[in-house]
Amino acid sequence: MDIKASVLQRVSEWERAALDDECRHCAIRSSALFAELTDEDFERIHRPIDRVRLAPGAVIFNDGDAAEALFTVRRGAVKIEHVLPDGRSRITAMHHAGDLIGLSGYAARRHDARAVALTEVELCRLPVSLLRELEACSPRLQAGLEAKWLAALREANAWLTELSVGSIGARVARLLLKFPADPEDRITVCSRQDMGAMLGGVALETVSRVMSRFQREGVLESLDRVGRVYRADLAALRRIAADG
Amino acid sequence: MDIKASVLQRVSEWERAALDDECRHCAIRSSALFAELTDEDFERIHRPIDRVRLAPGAVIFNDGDAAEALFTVRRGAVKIEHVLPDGRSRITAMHHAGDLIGLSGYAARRHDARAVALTEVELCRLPVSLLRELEACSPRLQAGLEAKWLAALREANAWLTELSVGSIGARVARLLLKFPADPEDRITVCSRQDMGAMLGGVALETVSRVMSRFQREGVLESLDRVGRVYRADLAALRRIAADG
DNA sequence: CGCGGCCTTGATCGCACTCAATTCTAGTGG
DNA sequence: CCACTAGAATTGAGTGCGATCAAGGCCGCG
Repeated sequence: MDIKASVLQRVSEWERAALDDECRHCAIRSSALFAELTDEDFERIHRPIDRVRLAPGAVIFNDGDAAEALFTVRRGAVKIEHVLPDGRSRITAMHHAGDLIGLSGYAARRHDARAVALTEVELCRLPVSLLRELEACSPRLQAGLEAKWLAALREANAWLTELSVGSIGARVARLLLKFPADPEDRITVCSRQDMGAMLGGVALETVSRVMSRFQREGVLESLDRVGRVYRADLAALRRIAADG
Repeated sequence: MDIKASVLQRVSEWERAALDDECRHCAIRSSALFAELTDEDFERIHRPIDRVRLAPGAVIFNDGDAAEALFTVRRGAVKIEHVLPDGRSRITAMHHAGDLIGLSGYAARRHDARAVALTEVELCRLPVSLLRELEACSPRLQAGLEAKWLAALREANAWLTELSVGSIGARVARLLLKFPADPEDRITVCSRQDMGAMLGGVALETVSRVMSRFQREGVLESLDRVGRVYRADLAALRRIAADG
């Protein structure tokens, strides 16, 4: 708890005032939960939406925490991890700009997984009480939530089918394609250990070997000296992802 | 389409008439979608809910089918399978009495997976149009649908964490615990091939070997001669499932 | 009785885990 | 500015687990 309080850095007051109206004109609104809301709906949001900025490694919520709020990712990447009784953990989802996190805590009253910032992250904090109010009187938000449920379920099934079966090479390729690429085909990945946890109990050395092989084969080109940023041959990755 | 039509055996007319009122007093209603509906809500269901009975192997819906209806499982078991581009397939869920299937097709307009009967099954057919009508004016059904979304997401995450990591022994034990056991600890499993697909690309021979080992160790006792029905030492299975 | 499907069991092989050593970077403090 | 440290990635060697190939058995069915 202390850890969370110390890490959550609320933006300053003057910045919050500006945000009040910004929600309407948010850059990621088209993909976020409030996509279809009308001006009438926005009238009902009296208080400004809190925006929080977190450092890499910060815990957004823990398994078992009371779900007081959901979060929309504005910038950066977030991992969702489930911890098994024996201590091993599996990462079951990764979220980027526009994604909603904590949805299962909205239906249950508690979160059922841990959310951790993978990079520096900026989030919008959506109190559950506010969402419940809005949902009761806005069919647009109902539709938005339904779409988010669908997206969450689709994503979970995609991880089951794409990241858990086939050769390690194909699975790593599919994982790499899940990191958002910029217009110049650059991708920023996470630690080898986290990549292994995303693939389901794969050793970090195995991931490292595959990444090295991809570089030898010209599929990846390292752009930094710590193995986190690459230029990717996306067509080649898709080919590798398809067979295996 | 022809296949489905030939396999779907609608119950006879007199039986349907009886079902009209039976929905209110359904044995599995407490766990099914209509759990919290009031008499007032039921008034809105003018037509009787179709009940269908299918043979093992029957396809309930296919990936890509227009989602005209969802189904509640009354009896038996159903598998949900996603097919990969290379032909391999992974089973991403298994449903039993009380479960709702096809939910993601309710939000999208098409089903995104294939549903196949594992045993002889009995289903209630819930037309999407009916659900949409009810959802618009019954907050109870909204809550019910939300609960079903949550259950589907939880289940998907459980498969990711429990069935995809750890030793084969532990994973098979966790899978066996997912089959419903009767009061005398008897479980009925599916084919070795399907069990392998549930565990994520595991060879059927490997599953067979683990099942044989469990019998040698006294964890399972075969009750038929085709390897489908067993008496299980559930405590031992839970122990094996925990460490691995 | 023969046939096909499914389960079982055996033998072999290769991929990925494990243990271990090395390199590189970023951060810290003298 | 440089030595030192901690964390992460890389690379190597050896091993074991599970995939693959193959053969045989059991059951239900025509």
